[in-house]
Amino acid sequence: MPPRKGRVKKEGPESGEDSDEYRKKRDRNNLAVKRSRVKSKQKTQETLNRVTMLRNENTVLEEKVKTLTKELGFLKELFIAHAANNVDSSKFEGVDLQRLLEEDTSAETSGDNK
Amino acid sequence: MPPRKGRVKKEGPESGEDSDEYRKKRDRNNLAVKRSRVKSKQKTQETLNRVTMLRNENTVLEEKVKTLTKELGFLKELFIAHAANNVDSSKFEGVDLQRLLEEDTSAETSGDNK
DNA sequence: CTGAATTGCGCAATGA
DNA sequence: GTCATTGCGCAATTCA
Repeated sequence: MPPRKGRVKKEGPESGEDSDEYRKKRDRNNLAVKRSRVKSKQKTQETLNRVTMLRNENTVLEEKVKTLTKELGFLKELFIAHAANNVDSSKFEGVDLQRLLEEDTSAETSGDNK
Repeated sequence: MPPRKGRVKKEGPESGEDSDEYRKKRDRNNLAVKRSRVKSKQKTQETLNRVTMLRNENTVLEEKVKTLTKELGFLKELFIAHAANNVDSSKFEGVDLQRLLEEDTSAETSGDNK
């Protein structure tokens, strides 16, 4: 029953002191509430800051990847060019390279390491 | 110093209405408040999700950088090794490389573009 | 000027 | 028993 009238008040001396400790209790709680709310807002703000930070880091990393990929591509081209001139020669580490060279100019998709 | 000691009662013939339109106005406002709070919470939740997403993207990117850097280092070593065997030969693009090769095995620190 | 949206605040129920 | 958290309504203020 979502939309209904708020009905939660009233009544007299139920489980409470008349107004001696009651007031004190209320005041204490009000303070607690205030504290709690301040804390809550701080947390929210921090989260927002976190988002900003992360977005920045992210941008930096993306640029890094871009640069590295570019360089890698460049070197690979050189390798290939060289290989074309010395197809027969095995002066290099060998054929395995050919594999690697064609593999990934844009970085692996999988994240397997080791 | 805005609030002294939360004290904002008040009374009197201010904005007229006794309790006819008053109640209606209150109810409307209460609904508005509810709406507003729901929206607020959604926004908060979204922000939290955003943090999670960004952290993931970030991790992926970091791994990518790591992998690429590693590969790049590998290729560069090969280059150097090869160069050692053919110091005199200029079959490659040339000396400019030497520069690049020593430059960055960990990606540029600066983020200047164009 | 009008009505909705937001915000600070206190109350009471409930959670630790 | 105490403090913390949360839903809720009131009233003031800000937005549209």
